[in-house]
Amino acid sequence: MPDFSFTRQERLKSRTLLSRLFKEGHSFVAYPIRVAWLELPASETFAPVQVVVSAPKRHFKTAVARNLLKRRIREAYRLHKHELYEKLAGRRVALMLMYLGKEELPFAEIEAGVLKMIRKWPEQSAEKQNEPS
RNA sequence: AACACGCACCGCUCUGCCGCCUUUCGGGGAGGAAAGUCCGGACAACGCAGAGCGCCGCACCACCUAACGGGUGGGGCCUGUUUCGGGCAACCGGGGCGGGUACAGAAAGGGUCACAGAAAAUUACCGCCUUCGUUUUGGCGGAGGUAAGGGUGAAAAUGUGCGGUAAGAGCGCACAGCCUCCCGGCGCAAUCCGGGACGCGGACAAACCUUGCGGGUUGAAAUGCCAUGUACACCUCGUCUUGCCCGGUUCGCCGGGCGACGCCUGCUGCUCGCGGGCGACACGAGGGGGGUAGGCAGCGCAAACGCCGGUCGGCGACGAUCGGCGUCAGAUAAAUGGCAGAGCCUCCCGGGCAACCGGGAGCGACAGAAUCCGGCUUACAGGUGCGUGUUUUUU
RNA sequence: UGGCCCGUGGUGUAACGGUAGCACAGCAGAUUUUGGUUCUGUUUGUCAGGGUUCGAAUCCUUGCGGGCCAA
Repeated sequence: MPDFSFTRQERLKSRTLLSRLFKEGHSFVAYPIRVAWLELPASETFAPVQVVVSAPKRHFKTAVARNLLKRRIREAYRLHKHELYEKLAGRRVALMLMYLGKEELPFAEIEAGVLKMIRKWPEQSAEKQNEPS
């Protein structure tokens, strides 16, 4: 039975880390989600991945709609994060999941987006791994 | 029964699995609007000798409330409808049932009132009247009086009648209307009713203003503490005085106190006024720059509040009291969710006299706490109760 | 969270409470072989609702939208 919990240590809260993620991070799209990530040294974090989710006010004017989408993304991530952990093989990452769609999509489609993100991950991190540090 | 309106209330439920926040480890975990941020308070920091000016808000009366621009009751004004009375009619007056109302002062002062109109507030264009001059008896010109009549306009100098007059005029009188004041009566009061006196004054204060009342400023990114970290680096401005007293003295002066002068600064809008600091190689004030972007308290447990029921007072908002129950979210890139199933609701289709049955559709309205309360405003699928009105059916 | 400010054609901007202008753009026509330039004509607007007023872009109020400032 994989660990489905989602504790406070797994959330990205530091404002400094967030601005570094925006400035230095890599990104790709796994519709309906835009993914931004940044590899971190192990000393800076406790959890393998610190994640933050976001839904833009531009397309969803009420707080209710934004909260709902963020909850669905977070839920999909919670249920499949162990698959991402396997791909990472011990490295630490700061991760941002931004909702990209223009209307509210049901949970099943958002879950598919998260799975796509995990599928697309190895190529990106393999490249990174081959680079001499 | 259906529909419409008004008021009040509710505003999906349950089970399983996987999760989240909080916790005293038992448990607890979004709303009627949590929203808009339109008002009022609590709370906090700073300020507070005093006076004047300014600024902002409120504005019929009484009451409720911690307070309010909120609420309740009452009054005035405007308005719809109906009925009764008067009238040829237009319309006027009384009553019933509603609806609206930011409703102090225009008789303190200035200001504005487009176009039209003679005139928009000490009004003479036409007209009317008196008189003078001139002339060809019509007429023309001058001086003056006059607001009864006249087109206009949103608004025209209170209306009708009689008297009066050269013609007229509230110029006088009668009745009516309005304003201010006084007296009497119901009422706490606004106000209403009756009587009397002075008077006749267009509108606009949701433009300036006046009067009365209230308001210190800033707001949880307030504020206090801990940790981390950095730069008395930079710029601008000011100050190099002076009288008296005391002490010391190498007789040059030095130190201290009080005052004057100058500068800076505070009294968070300004002035007076009052206070604080400094006066020389350092000090003061201001600007600007750098660092931190973490945590704790504030933060929801109290002589308090809420809910339910009863009693009492009040027309009512509400208050007093008794009993029972409860402690009711505290996150911080920000918890309160996801999936599955069942029920409920609404709509559509089919069947049935009907209750209802079967199938399908609806990510099930508006919407997410951010210091906390009391209001206001705005959004809202559907449902429940009460009241009123209309229509149909039955008795 | 708290406070402050602003909404006028497609764009930028005017208008003591009294007929909503101006410039550019758009459209049509003229000039030109054509296009441009130039000239003439013309369409489109006071963010929305309510109130005060004879009359509202202007005053008041409620909502909507946008912007700014604060450890």
